[in-house]
Amino acid sequence: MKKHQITIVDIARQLNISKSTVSRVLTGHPRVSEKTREAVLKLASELDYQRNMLAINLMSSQSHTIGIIVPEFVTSFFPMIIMGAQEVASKAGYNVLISQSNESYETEVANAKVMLDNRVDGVLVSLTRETRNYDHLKVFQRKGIPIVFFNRVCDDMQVPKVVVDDYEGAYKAVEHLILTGRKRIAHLGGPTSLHVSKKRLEGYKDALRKYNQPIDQELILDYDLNLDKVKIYIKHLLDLPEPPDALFTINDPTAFEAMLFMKAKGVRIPEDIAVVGFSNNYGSTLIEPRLTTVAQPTHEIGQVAAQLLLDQINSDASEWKPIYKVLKTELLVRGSS
Amino acid sequence: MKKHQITIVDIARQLNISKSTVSRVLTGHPRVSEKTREAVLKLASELDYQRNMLAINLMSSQSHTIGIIVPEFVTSFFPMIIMGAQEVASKAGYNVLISQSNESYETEVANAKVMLDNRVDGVLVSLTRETRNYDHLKVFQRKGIPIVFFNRVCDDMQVPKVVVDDYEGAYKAVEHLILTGRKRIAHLGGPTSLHVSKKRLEGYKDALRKYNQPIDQELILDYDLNLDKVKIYIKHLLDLPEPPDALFTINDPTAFEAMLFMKAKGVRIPEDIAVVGFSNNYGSTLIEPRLTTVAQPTHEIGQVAAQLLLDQINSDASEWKPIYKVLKTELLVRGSS
DNA sequence: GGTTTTTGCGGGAACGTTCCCATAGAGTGG
DNA sequence: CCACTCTATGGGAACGTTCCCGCAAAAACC
Repeated sequence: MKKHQITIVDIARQLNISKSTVSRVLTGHPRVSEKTREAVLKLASELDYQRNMLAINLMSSQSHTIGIIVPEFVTSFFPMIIMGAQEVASKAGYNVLISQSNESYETEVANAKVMLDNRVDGVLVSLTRETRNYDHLKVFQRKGIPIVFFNRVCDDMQVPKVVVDDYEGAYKAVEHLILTGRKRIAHLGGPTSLHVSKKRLEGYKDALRKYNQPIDQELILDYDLNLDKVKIYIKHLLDLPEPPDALFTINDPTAFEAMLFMKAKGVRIPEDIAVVGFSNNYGSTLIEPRLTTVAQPTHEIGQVAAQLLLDQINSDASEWKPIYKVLKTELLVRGSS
Repeated sequence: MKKHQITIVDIARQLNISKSTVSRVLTGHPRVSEKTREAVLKLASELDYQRNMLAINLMSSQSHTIGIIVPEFVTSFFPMIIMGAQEVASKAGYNVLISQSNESYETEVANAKVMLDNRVDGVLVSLTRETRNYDHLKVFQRKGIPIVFFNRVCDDMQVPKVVVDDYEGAYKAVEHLILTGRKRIAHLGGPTSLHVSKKRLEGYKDALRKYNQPIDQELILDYDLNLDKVKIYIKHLLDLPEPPDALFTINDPTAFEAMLFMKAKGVRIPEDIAVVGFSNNYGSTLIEPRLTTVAQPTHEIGQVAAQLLLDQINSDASEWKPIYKVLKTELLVRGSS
């Protein structure tokens, strides 16, 4: 079923030398004569020798792989982060094992197990919207496998985390709406279990306070990020006796749904209602009007998270520090506000 | 740096039995007494034993991993395919090693090497737009590692391929434009090196022929899929003495760029010019007017490709057949036409 | 009750590397 | 020329499993 693959033993036998010597040549060990080095290299390339990472991994007790667990990767947000992480990881000789939890806690648990089975050298995690229990992730800590959270982080664990300044991003977004004359700014937020939801809500509230605008609980909704439900919430908001004149959503896809629904209803954007999203997803410049949004440095998030992980992998567990990296956001003002 | 992980030897020692017996219990071998089975299972769970796939992989000379090489994964197209493939693979106990070639031939070659090093059990490939030489992929064949192409396939290799009926999809798209009264239908196609580009161009031409419309070379352009260049081609088309009244593009992102540019120029869609894309990417319902497009069953492509790969992995090389799977497309008529 | 079959378990090779230790021969110094 | 160092190489354990083989004890058979 599988062809025999060339090994260093094959090379050693053909040259009548020991596999140790072949190994030395192939790993660049200095203590080997020029003559044998050349002979080995020549034969290796002739036979199309390919080192067997399965053996190297077992021998070194390292998989040379880092795992990434993300909630999804069809919207552009996580793929961009993954790209950044992959860049850093590849450069350091690590592979990346990507798995999607599909926003399901159970899948996340299963994915974590796969990562453990495969002895990943470290793992990058962004939680599902429904994860409340972290036992499956604490296992990594217990086993001495570095873990770094990004975007959707776990407050319960003392490990490095990479986030953007959600508070400030939300603050700037709402401030912008206030300064452009909006009086009733609604917020369609994410599940309160998520750290990002809380922070963005705080930023929203503080901006209102700062500018002496009332905080109207009626205008603050949170939902489970199931996009199908957006319509319901928007309809509710529009049907209020005093409907909002601005909407700040937890993320861009939510804003898209809201805009599509409102446009279908004949609500004019931004005249009747201004909309601001979060993350600058792919599509925010496609929709009309173009969506004002708080851009996240996705690529950088991935890079930084991967770097923090590699730093841990290459250092003693005793030196691990729960670094909390907060990256800047940027408000991109476009047509929707 | 790394904590000691529990092995079957640890368990064996503690229970005063041999590692063979522990192994038998853990792999579900029938020939083991109920008493010892329970004891082993109990201790294993107490010690939080996790099987070491690195060892299993080496032992079995299988990585239990399949590789996927895609040109990119920020637009939704490839992620959807990957999801489908991952589903099938996980169900069969395989991991998925994803790598992006970033449309770069050299990166594709490097990725292929990583896959070989890691002894993937099989590989799923969609070529870059610039791949002309296939030596790095023929290596897989030579080494007896199954390979399946999807979407952007390689005509040079006799291996299974999964594509959609690009010809028919294009035909239907253009037919639709003709039947809605368009007289001058332009085609902004992809690089002629790609199989899909050729097929879609054929479909375009045949539809015109079928309805006795002239094939005007002036209206047929091909480009390298670098989206920044779309403006240039569209400008060229609009500046023609007799500009087109319809545009059929190689894919949706191209259509998006074209629409944004034309809308900025004051060209009305679909009144002045109708637009039809290909693939039904994320965003096609966001842009206004909503884009008419030829939908591809992305999820299914991934599933089918992965299944074909698994079939090969689990059969003798002598039985491998270069199955050519052609999936159906569906024309989604929306506002842009 | 002796022979055969079945059951439960242990020993050890194997997977393909790396790495430590040993050793022969060449080179160096006084 | 002898003791020493250095260089190039070989031998073999180790990584954590699985799997084949063998063997003793228990079970089944006539």
